[in-house]
Amino acid sequence: MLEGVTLDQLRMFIAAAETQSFSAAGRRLHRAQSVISQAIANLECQLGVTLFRREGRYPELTEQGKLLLADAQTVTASLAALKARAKGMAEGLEPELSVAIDVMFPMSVLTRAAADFGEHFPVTPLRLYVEALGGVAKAVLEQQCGIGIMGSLPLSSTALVTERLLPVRIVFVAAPRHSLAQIQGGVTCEDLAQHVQLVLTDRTDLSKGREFSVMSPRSWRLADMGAKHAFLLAGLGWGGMPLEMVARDLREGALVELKLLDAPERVQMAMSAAYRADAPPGPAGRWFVEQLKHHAGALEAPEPGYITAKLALSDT
Amino acid sequence: MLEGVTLDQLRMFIAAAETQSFSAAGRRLHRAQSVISQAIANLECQLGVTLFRREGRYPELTEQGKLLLADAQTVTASLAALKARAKGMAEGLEPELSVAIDVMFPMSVLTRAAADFGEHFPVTPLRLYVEALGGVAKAVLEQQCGIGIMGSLPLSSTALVTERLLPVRIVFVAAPRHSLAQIQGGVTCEDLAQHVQLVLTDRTDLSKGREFSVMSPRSWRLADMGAKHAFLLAGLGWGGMPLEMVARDLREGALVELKLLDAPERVQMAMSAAYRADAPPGPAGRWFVEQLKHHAGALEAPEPGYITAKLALSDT
DNA sequence: GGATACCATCTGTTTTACCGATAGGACGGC
DNA sequence: GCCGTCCTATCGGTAAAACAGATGGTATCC
Repeated sequence: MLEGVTLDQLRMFIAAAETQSFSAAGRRLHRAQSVISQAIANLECQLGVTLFRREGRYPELTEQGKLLLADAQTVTASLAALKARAKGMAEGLEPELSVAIDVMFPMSVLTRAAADFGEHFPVTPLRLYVEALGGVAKAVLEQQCGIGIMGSLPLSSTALVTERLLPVRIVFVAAPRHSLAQIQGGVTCEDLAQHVQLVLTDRTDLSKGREFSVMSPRSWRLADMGAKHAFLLAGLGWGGMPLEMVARDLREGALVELKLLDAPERVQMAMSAAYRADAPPGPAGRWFVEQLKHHAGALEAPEPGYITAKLALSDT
Repeated sequence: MLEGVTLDQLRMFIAAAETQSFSAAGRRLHRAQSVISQAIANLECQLGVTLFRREGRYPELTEQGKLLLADAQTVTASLAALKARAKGMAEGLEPELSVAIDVMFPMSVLTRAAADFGEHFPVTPLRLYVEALGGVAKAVLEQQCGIGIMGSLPLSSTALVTERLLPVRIVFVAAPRHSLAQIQGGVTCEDLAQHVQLVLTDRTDLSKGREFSVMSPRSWRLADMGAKHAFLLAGLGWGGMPLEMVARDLREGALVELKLLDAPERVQMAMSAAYRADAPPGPAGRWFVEQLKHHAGALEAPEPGYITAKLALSDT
């Protein structure tokens, strides 16, 4: 039936686009080359759009094909999420929930979701691991944690399913007595390069090249957010921080926000929940992710103020 | 093939869930009842989850079925968006672009997108109609405008495809000399009910029951946002307004925000781009919607201040 | 109790997906 | 320029899936 666009068709389209070859797409998907050729032709007929230009040996995506490729990836991703959710349900409640959290994730959202989780799943132990950068993805990929809460990774990984939670505002700050804070009217790249940039890092390979914009040749790398925070307060350098984390410092004048003349006005990092595609969360993990989304939605901008919630933690 | 979940299957699932009947779903989709029955059974087998409980005459969604229904709707919506985009491409560039805009949509986003549109499509005339509430949907449904920018409608319409743009912050305000503004510590429902609530409305049937929360039996309905704004400034009542629109009044003390004790802290309305499923936008409209998304993304919170941009308007 | 409407199952038919074979062409090396 | 290799499009045959109609069993309403 012509209306019966299938996930398989879209998957063949995506594979052909990525390999730039129908034969290679067939090998990747364990299908005959003619299956790919006919599936793409059918899809083009159903959509009324030419997706590939066939003029040489290898097919090339048309402009329209390039635009629709992103849509196809969205559809397959959303169907993969549906299947992942179904799989989680089919496998029953998990014995415990382990979550790795990026240190930049707003604690106010996390604490609310965790408090709700404790009430809703009183017998399911919750384990929270706070990691930096690639440490979160590593924990999920190595199945130490079922769910990771992290920013986007440069590698386009098909092993992980991600669900967007919220953007985190990043502000560039320094201590008020820092030289950069004395400059009127905003600081330039040249100004920044003269001073030490405090950069958060970790020890995994996954975040190589992923450290926040390193704008100064003089940079100190710190593997602990608390340490970076302390260095900033001590006036030892400048750097980018999640707004929520330094909102109180900004309000009390312990830190000041630097106005960067050569950078976009607003910098933010999208935070997502991620899990392995072949090990989707069970009902408890599913519920927790939805709770994070719920509280993230209620938090339009990172709100200042320190919020305390008793975590439903337990050890084996 | 078991992996071959199709849009048709999901559409049958959705139709069965909405009608609560396999027979009715078959009638709606012009299919035999047995086709629906087998398709649902196949889908349940593929997902490993029971979607319907069959104990009486009519099937009932299970809890898992209810959760997965939303996912199925997401998948079909994203595939519908893909098809709509493809259809727009197949039909070539449109001669002009008519857009109906909800009055609550932030002008700063609209003006930036319109300015960019004028540069990118210099020969395509742009027509902008500012409407309230149901007026936008009506213009799109009756094909007076190809695209509508509006808040969500209560009716779940399959005739319209929607793409989310941004949330609009709503604040409850009154003039500083209004009695409500004198109350210390926040106002209660009882307080509100004592005073006139100014409510934006329009003349279509589509927004019946859709007016913003009417919390006072004493309410004045105004079909023009400018008039409502003026009434608020004049101290004639209280009401909800988009934050961006009254940010300057709040800053200058012409209006004050009311702290409602019995309402959620943050009220916002999701604004979306909408178009008829059977008349998707062409490349120009497609581009404009993406531009709105782009500028909406750059606007994390409705920003105060009046921004001027010369609209690329032209008349026939 | 009878009429009506529903769902699940079965059977036969139709349609689609798939694979292997093949023709034609692009491309690189000699 | 020729040859070998690899690609895509097409074709024919087969297998699998979708579909509709018939039927049985059951629930519901009057």
